[in-house]
Amino acid sequence: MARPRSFDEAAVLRTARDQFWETGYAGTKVDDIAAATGLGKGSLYGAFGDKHALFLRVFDHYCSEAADGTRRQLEGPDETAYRRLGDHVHAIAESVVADRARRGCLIAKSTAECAEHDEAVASRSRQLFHDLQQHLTACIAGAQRAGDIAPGADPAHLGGLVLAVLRGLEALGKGGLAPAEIRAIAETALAVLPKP
Amino acid sequence: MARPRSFDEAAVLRTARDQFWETGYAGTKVDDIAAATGLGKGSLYGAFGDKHALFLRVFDHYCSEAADGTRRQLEGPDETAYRRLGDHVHAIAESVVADRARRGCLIAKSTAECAEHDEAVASRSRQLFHDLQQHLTACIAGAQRAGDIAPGADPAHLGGLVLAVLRGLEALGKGGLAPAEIRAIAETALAVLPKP
DNA sequence: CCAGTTCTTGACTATCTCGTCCAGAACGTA
DNA sequence: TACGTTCTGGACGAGATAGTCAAGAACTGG
Repeated sequence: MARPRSFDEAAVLRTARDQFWETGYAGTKVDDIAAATGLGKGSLYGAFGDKHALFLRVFDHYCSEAADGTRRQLEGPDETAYRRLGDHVHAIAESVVADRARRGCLIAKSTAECAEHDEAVASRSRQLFHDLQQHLTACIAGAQRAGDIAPGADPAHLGGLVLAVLRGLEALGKGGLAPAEIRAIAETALAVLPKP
Repeated sequence: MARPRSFDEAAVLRTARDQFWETGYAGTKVDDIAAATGLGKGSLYGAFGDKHALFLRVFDHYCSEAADGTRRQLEGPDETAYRRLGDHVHAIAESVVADRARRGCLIAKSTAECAEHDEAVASRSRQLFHDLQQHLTACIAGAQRAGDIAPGADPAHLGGLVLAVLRGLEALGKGGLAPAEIRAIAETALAVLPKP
């Protein structure tokens, strides 16, 4: 038998995620991650490969969590679909407002920095946005069946619109828009969805 | 008298802008900018100060241009305000679609990377977003006076919503959403604005 | 308790990167 | 033309940075 690992892989990935989140991909040094996790660089390289592989591992996991969380918030019976949609939009707005350190969203930061040159990042974020739109669309379709949103509108288009608004809130929050404005935009977005 | 400059300051700033745009702040090396502009580092440092000062100069100018361009597209008589708003939204959508290299927007990239730690970047982007919302709000108010948008709605809220959608389109374009979806979202956003 | 395997630590290398500095060049003026 | 001033080009130094490596540690099956 071999010597067992002395660290918790998930915890190390969380710490690495926080580092990349705070300083971006190019701005993060492997030594910083080593110091933050307490691991030697040998262990880090042995367990995760190089900096890029580690980043991809972190990014992929974060995307999966984001998609799962959204799915859980949005899925359910048609009767409460409209309420779930509203809750979700409000939750995003509140998380943007609550982020006083303006850390923003790792996905937004990573795609902005890396998607152009890193196909792995680009395709993962493409997949994520597709999943998010699917979940929103399904929820909106449920709200339409329940009679809370006009049945004539294309739910996929409305889902795309809501997704754009949510990503926009994130961007504006990073840019420092006041909490009241963030909340007002979320309210307005919900208010303009066509009613039956 | 002293030796005159042998370079065009505006051209150098454009080249530096393209470098920061392509590789981000942390990812851009001063030597890259020197090579791209053909200047020696001595000239670069002498004319613009250090890397950070140069970046701020570039970023500030880009923000000013963005605000001016938006203002020019949106200002005008009430009678054509609604059309100008639609044209502007379509123009942004088309620019996102046309950006096949997925270079995205320098503002989005810079705020995502730097706003958290760099107060100068944060306050400049805050100012820009404020200006953009003002221009959108003024245009929407004009469309309301002309009877093209429901007069009851708060134009500032609608302006904020449109701004969020536009920023969201930019983010989703970076993430690789298909052109048809980008265009559909822009159409949907215009369609849900309340009519009289 | 020994052997074989994998893990850990941190020193080490090779390269990069920011910013400085200086010798010479290009001006206008006296 | 000689001079003072500013600009140019690139060599240089100090420190950072990604990734490697070797010596020893921890573990278990036999």
